Amino acid sequence: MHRMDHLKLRNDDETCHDHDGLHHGLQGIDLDGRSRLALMAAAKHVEAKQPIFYQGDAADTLYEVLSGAVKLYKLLPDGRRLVTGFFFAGDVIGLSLRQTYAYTAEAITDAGLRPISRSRLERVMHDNPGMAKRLLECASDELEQAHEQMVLLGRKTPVEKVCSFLLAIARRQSGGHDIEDRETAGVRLPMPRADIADYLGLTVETVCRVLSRLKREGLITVSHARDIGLVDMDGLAAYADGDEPLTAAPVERMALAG
Amino acid sequence: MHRMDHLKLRNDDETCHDHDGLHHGLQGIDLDGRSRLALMAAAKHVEAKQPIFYQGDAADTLYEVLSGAVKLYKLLPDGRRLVTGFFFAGDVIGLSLRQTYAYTAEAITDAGLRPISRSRLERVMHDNPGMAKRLLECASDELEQAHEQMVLLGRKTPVEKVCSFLLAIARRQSGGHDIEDRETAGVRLPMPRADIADYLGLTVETVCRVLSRLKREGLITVSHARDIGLVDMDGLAAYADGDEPLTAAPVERMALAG
DNA sequence: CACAAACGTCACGCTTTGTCACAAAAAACT
DNA sequence: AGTTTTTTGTGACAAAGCGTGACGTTTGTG
Repeated sequence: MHRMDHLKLRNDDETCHDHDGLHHGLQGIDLDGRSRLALMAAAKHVEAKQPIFYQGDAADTLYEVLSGAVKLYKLLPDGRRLVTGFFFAGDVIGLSLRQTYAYTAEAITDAGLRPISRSRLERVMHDNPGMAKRLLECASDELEQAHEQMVLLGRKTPVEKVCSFLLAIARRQSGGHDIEDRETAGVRLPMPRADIADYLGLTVETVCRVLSRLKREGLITVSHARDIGLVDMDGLAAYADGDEPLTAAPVERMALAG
Repeated sequence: MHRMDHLKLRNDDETCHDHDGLHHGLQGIDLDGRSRLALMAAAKHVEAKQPIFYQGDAADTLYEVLSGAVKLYKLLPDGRRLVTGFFFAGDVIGLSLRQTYAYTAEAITDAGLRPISRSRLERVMHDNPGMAKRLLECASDELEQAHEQMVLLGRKTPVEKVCSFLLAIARRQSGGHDIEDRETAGVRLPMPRADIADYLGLTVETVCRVLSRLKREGLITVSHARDIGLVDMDGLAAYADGDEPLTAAPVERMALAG
């Protein structure tokens, strides 16, 4: 389903053994015409900030994202929110064998979606072992994403979180391959700071502060708040996984601070 | 920095909705004798604290946990650790379509494991649509589990985390059904505090402090550190999801404490 | 039985991050 | 254009939770 959103780990070539490399959507599976037809449905359009489905709704449909950006989130009774992922063209959302969705899906920008009936999908799955396997691959990928995000949420510092996020988005937007240019890579963030904060387990203020700091330190440039230039990819990468090139000089920091 | 991924499956709590009830292990799937045989293998025994496989190892085998307790964890370069899950009898670990494990698996107590060759599993999967679907269900369950844990890690307070954890373990140990007795339910924690801390994104001290507090407030009893009595399930549940019945009365606490 | 080695708990500063408050900038609307 | 609303950015402040270190307890072992 998706290798969507979030922290996308590098896609080592070797990992693509039996998959066919990047699997976007559910296309490209060897289905007979009948099965293929059964899955087709008219594309649906959702406007920015509009819900696609709510947590608790009957989970009878999957959606393949054709264009735009979508976010998934869960709410706590008192309103606290955690965004579980961001999804873009080629991703599939709503894959679940449960009866109801465990989260709410909402369009960030205007988005095109292709609905896929779950009951039909299950029928197709029964006839095509390949389909079931593909879905399993997708779920597997998503699970790894989730685990990586758990590490981020549970053990990373705000700076590490933000850097990881920027790199993951950059990777996602560059199509999954490693970023070629060592030069500045531009990243477009379709979502507001609040969503980023809820995705990283931080407050909006902290996200802003970290971004300001990264800008100040020359790792990124920020033109329009949602257009970020990744100037020093290596520096960001170093930050993202815990090596702290800058925090590594606490003495200077204290000297300056004090 | 690349983890690969995987899926482990686990059947926790109320996960079993539209599925065929609790799915323990991979037994109970309608397989022909040949397929079933292909999956059989001699049970393996692993001693407490011994690794089952390491992050990065070739992921060629799944393991069904027959007895004991197992933990999975991921490490950051600097040693920070996040435990992604605890697994008990009936759970399956190492399910992944990737080539290498994305985390390390380690026995907490002595554990019995049934290895399942992945290549064989894939072959069986190809012949039995049911098997693929079952695995997909497992992955799906696990994914939901992961999402829930993401909420916990990203948005819950230490108290909420610990209470959620205690309740989840209790649910798991009581077989997945809701706990009947409104009376004290005993929970056995096979893992040390450090594992709990790394599972909840806290430090050992914080876990201890919270447990002490819960004990002081009469919500739990602690006899042998790893044997916890859940005295007030409702209170714990209230805590677990954000309502803070006690923090709401900080005055009394102080009075009692002082 | 005594010792060692984990493991668990507690107390004390202190850094970090969330909270609150407000300004600036964009975007949306008339 | 002008006005309102949303989003974003900063600063001051304080509390939550962490790190450290000491101590008590259990477990395992000779």
